[in-house]
Amino acid sequence: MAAGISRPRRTGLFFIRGQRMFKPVGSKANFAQMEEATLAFWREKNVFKRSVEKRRGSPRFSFYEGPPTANGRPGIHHVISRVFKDVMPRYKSMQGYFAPRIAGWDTHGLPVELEVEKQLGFTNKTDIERYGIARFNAKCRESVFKYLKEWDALTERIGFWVDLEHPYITMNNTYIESGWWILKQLWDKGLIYQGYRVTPHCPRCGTSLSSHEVAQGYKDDTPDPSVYIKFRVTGESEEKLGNCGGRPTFLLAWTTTPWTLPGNTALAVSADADYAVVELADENLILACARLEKTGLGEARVISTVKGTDLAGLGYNPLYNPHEFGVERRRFQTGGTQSSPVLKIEPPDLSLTYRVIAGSFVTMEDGTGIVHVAPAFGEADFDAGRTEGLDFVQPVDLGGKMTGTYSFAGKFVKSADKEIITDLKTKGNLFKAETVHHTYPFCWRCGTPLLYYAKKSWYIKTSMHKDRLVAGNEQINWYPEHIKEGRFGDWLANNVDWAFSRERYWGTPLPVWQCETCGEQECIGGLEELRAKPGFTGLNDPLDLHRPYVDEAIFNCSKCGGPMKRASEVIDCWFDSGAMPIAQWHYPFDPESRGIFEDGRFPADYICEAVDQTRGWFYSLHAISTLLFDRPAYRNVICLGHILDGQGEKMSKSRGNIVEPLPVLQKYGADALRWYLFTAAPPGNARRFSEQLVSEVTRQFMLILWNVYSFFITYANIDNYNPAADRARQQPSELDRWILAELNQLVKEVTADLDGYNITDAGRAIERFVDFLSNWYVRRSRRRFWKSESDTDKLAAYQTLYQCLVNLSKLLAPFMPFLAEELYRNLVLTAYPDAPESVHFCDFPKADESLIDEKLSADIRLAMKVSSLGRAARAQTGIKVRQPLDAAVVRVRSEAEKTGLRRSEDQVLEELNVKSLVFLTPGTVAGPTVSVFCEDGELGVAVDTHVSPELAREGLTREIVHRLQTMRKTSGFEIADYIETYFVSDDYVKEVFAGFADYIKHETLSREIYAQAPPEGAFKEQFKLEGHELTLGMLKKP
RNA sequence: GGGCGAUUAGCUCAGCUGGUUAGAGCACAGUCCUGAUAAGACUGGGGUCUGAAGUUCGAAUCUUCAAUCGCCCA
Repeated sequence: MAAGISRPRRTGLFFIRGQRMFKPVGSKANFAQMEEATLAFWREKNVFKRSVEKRRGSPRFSFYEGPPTANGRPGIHHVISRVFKDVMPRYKSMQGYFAPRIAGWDTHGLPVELEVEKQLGFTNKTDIERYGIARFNAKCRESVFKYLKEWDALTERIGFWVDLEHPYITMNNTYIESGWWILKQLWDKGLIYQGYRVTPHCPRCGTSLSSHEVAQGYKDDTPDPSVYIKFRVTGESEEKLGNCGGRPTFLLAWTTTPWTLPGNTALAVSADADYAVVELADENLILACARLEKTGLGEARVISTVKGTDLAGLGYNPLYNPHEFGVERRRFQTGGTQSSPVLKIEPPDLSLTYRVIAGSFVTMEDGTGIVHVAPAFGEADFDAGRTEGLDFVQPVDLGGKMTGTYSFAGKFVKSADKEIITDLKTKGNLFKAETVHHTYPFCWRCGTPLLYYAKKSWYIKTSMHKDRLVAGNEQINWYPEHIKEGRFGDWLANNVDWAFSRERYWGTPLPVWQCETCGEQECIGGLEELRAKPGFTGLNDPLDLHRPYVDEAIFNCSKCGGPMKRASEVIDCWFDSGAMPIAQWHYPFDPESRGIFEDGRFPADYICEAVDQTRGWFYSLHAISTLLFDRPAYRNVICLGHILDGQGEKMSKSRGNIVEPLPVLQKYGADALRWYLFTAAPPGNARRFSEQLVSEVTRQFMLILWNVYSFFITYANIDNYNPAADRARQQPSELDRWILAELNQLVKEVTADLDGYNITDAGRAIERFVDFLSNWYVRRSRRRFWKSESDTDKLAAYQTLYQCLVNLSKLLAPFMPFLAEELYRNLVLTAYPDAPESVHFCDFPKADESLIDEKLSADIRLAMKVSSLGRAARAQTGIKVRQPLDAAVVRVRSEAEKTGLRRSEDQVLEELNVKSLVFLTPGTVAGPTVSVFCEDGELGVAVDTHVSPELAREGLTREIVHRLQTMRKTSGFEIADYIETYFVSDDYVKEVFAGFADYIKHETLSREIYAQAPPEGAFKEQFKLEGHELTLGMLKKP
């Protein structure tokens, strides 16, 4: 490399000839850095708010934000839902809709409480009560916004436009009051009741767990006792059975929870199954025939076989008569409903017997075919208790300790197991005790084994309106579609009442007051209503509707004048979030809120969350809305799959495989991450997060687009192209018409996809277009921009490419809001200062269908295909593409194809560097020097390999130009710099230089070509081309 | 244990109203092109379309069963 030539820095890129139109743009881009500048612009100019306000007065597009809890760090899975949320309102806003979107924060619930408990080192509810509910809740209040700053920062950084300054917050008094109003409505409709129900209960946290909490805590391979218990059949019943041979007869049942045995009040058999009475040494056992083998009684002598129906009604003696051990016995009363069973205390009876019932829940899968029924502990047991009018015995308290006077009283249930087994062995009721490993639920936070426990809880009678819930779902558009009839539909079809109370502290307080004297209950639907109650006291300033302050609110009973005190429970936080369609407006208290049905605020046009919300927010929204207004709360849902780590494993803190969003954003930028999330996988599927694919977005999509853009800017500035001045529409070339056809086809497609909430396909369509634009349109148009004369064809090319880029920026705006803004502002705002200041203020492009030309698209696609085959043919000959050849021989499949190819013949000729296309029709023979055909089905292309001396000289010329261009580039000359060229070589090369001087000058911007050694200071290189030694040199010559 | 979904090249995904020889991108190797390009072109290696059975003239595609993974629920 020659010394002495100063090498300009790459940043001072462009030759400036007169006034340039556009901000110069390099071919390299740091997107992450550019995005920061765009963010600053948005902030400074208040772009989000203005983009919304601009459309005020238009029909509303209503989006609901499912509120996250800010007491945990935001992760990559939050990014995916937030960007999918973002696209639709941006799109609709550009289509002219008024689309305000409001942030929300979920602030209540067990997760918050447990975080604080952990912080304070608490292990149970007593600790909290001792510490004081007021102080505890104050800590909760502090904790819920622990990571608010991170959430806000991430939200802004990823370009999720949502109003973070005026979010709805579920712990606000106004929000709580709306929740109360909802409950009062349901109360008045008779949809709220307090009932017994078997619920998963954490004895440490002292509360029921919601189903989704339980789901998080299942542990496989948990060891538990597996015990076979003998229940003595009463003498009377033995007679009924007959054929007992005078031996005592026992029913054999199986359980993995011995601690529930004191609560046994029935045994269940399967009506249709066969049961065997088998004879052992000094007793008889009854069990299902199908279970003999597995129970180890396969060899035992079967005395007789009976049907399950024959066993039903037999009496047996209790293992533990509750009255002997100081435990109450209740009984299910007839007349109780499924939703509110009635349990009445029974008088002590020391000669109590229980009976065998038939139950459909009895299977032959495990155990003995005889099921131990304890209505206090299992759902099926409880239902059986209700339908059969069984006794109900509860020998365990809410802390999980055995009550009564049993020898194992006071023990935690799991520790009591062993003693119960020993006790039963002593009493002669144990047949066999082993250990099994199975799946068992534990509290997801504290790890305590959960107990299924029948207890009083507050319910919303959702099952009463099951048909309405199902009918409402019919009106909802689900994406992916299968959720509608599948997961969500099934869930609705099997709807059970919503257990919505929690025996906890930090939550919306249940607005039910109960008279201490007469038990009268009243639901309060608002603050004014409460304060207006006779004898009301409590609720000081500043107002806080949380516990313990709300618990101090007391008034007089309307029935007996006694003191009405609030029931102690708080409400499931899923109820809070499900109430947001109205609670965020403080409906109906705030007068402004009352128009939500008329002005489009309700229902939502669009919501988007991950699939775990089918029983969470999707459900709570739907349930509340259906019960209140008999209509769905949302019209369209995108239900996202979960995001997994690179190995397909669930991300979790304990595994340490969490992907932190910020480093990814800093490295690649938000647009790349967004685009990856939109296009890499269908949104409904679980997906593996791949940083590599994010970087691929940069390289394969963004940089290609960027370079088309930078190409345009470079030449537009050189030519001083001004789109605003060049108003006159030029005659577009075939190539122009083609890309415009593709552009309009794209607009049509993207619009249709987005209208159908299909973000992924819309994005993929844009990708295809950018590939066409770069790798065919620009590639084939380069020469049109490069030529020095400014003719109309050049102008048409500028107009076309400009139009493509401007429309692309608008199409991209909802997906890649940053890059779109960057493109738009330089392309449009510099030329049209009066244009909207941001791409996000623009209207979304509308397809001009008259420009769509499917025939043309097909023809170009054929030209691409033929070029591709031709390149393959050339490659096989080993003659480099730079060497021109006489002909490409094309074997077409039809006359129509031939005509189509003729249209874009010039493109193919240039692409293959051949002088002519020869079409092979039946009968014609390819010339003697034609290469083999490269084929795609019937379509085939070959090239004439004969290189005449003429062609060889031309080839050498092309080679020289190429070398000169490369030298210009490596020596750091600007694109439009003029040079003087020097060369030293033999006569043949001299002849070539002379013959093609004009061409070489034109291509390399050489003012003169000197057949002499380059002077001192010139940039020079030596080559050997086709066997000819050649020294080239150049000097800048302005 | 039940429900929903997924399973196609080493990786990420198309294709799935049944129809020639299953595609793309990335990654890998070689060659080529290029004064927009970190890009592109061509060639190549790489697939029992998770498995089995069935329906059919014909199955990646439809049916059944099974396996694995994820989610939801017990």
